Amino acid sequence: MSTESTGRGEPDRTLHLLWRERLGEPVGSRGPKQRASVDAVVDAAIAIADEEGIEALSMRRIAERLGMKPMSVYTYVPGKAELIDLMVDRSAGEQPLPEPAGSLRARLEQIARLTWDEFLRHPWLLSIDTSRPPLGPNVSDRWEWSLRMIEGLGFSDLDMDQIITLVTGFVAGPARAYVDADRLHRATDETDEEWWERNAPLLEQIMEPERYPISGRVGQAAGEEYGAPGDPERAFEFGLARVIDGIEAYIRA
Amino acid sequence: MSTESTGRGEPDRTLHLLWRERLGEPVGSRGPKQRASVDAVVDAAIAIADEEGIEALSMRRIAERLGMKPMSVYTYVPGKAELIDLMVDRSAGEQPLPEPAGSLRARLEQIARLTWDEFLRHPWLLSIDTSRPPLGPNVSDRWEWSLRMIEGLGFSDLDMDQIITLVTGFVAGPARAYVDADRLHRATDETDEEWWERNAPLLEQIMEPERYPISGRVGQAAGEEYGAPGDPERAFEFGLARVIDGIEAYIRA
DNA sequence: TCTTAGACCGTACAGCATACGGAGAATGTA
DNA sequence: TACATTCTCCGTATGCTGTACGGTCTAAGA
Repeated sequence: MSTESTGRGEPDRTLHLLWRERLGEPVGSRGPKQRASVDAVVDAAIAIADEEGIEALSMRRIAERLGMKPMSVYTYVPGKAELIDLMVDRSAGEQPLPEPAGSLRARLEQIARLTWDEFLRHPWLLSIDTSRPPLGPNVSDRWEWSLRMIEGLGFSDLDMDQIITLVTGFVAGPARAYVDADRLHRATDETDEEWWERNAPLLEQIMEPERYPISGRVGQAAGEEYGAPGDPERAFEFGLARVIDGIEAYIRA
Repeated sequence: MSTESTGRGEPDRTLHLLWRERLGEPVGSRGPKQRASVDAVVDAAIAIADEEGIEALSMRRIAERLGMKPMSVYTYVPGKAELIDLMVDRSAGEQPLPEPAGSLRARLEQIARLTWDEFLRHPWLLSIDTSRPPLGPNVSDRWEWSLRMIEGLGFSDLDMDQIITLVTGFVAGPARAYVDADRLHRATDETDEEWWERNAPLLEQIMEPERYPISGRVGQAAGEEYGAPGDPERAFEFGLARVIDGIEAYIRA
């Protein structure tokens, strides 16, 4: 039960795998025909992670899905760490990257919403340490696109880097809350409201109200408004607006 | 290799464990004396995670550290999921919670820096799904404290909730980058600069410069400034300033 | 003295990633 | 055509993981 993380394989090997399409396959294979492909393995892995969560992703499950035995998967991929790099890069390439909208605000929103959509599409991305994202073609294209979105608006090169990092990094917070709430009442056939009602009595008994006056008041306000402790979609919109306001203020200064 | 997550144990059992001190121990035990304690188990677990990373944390290693056999750990803790809840709550209780500073800006900075320090102290917190944080005493105290920091400054109850979520959530991004860079050149006896120099040739060969003009330019600027692709501490300061600017703009509107 | 709750733990099971080496297939070469 | 080479597929095995189950022994209460 440790944490998945990217960037743990041999850098050479991983880079060649990531860029395999643009580099051209090494052709001229001598042995028997391959029954699957790197892409098929990555597809199967993503399908499993999407459907059953990252904790259900194992080399055995992938093999099963491809109709092979576990060890055959290693013909296509050096190991699980590298496979996860491939999954991340693949995910980054699924969405079309639109042309920049007019205003800075609209452009930053494009970036944030693209990231938001990606997280909702592949919730397991939130459970992966992508601190050092794989330098694959799709991740790279996406990064270049993000920078181009705010190119020529008066930011220094260093600022551009930090702004994109800030905007995309912010998204993970509310996305995680969203995905988590979703998973919870999918798994338990219970809404947030019901969960809260079920657990509130015990909590009220344990947490003395006089020690938590503001939490109590704020929690009640949130509960009345959303029927839950928080509304991640709203938190996303609120946070995004604040972050962009802050960036606009910066550009004026 | 799945992901650690909080909130997966029986809620009742977990809540009682979390609040064990304020609830008072159930005393009157009949059998032999305990040789360890819940706190000792949590301490050992945190020590292992701090020193060797979350992936090295196993029930067997904890037992070893406490001089007991693996299964004895289960006398103190129902399972690993609950243990992680206890670790998270313990971590949230280590730092003194200072009185609010004068300005809104200074107060939000207090919150952000406290969170930042906590992540640097316990990097494994960044590798845990804390979407649904354990409702333990320390996490609760901390939440109440955060809300109190911005109480009476003109925000609605709902805004207060979202602002704290935004500020604390933002910190995880740069903290993850910081911790990751730290771990990397601790593990490899290699600075970011050296890593970059070693991998640059291969990357330059694979990534056609004409496809990534802005990334190339920005990367080079960052490299010249920091000798590395990014400076997480600076990203923290920059992002924090922008986020607070955004919140200040909001309060004026 | 006897009962009983509880601590400690031996054993076992199912699952994991993956190292190693072997069988057989398809190709290039002589 | 015969052989060497290379590569796919996979059987087996190792050493991890969390934890279920049930047994043994301790110490306190009746």
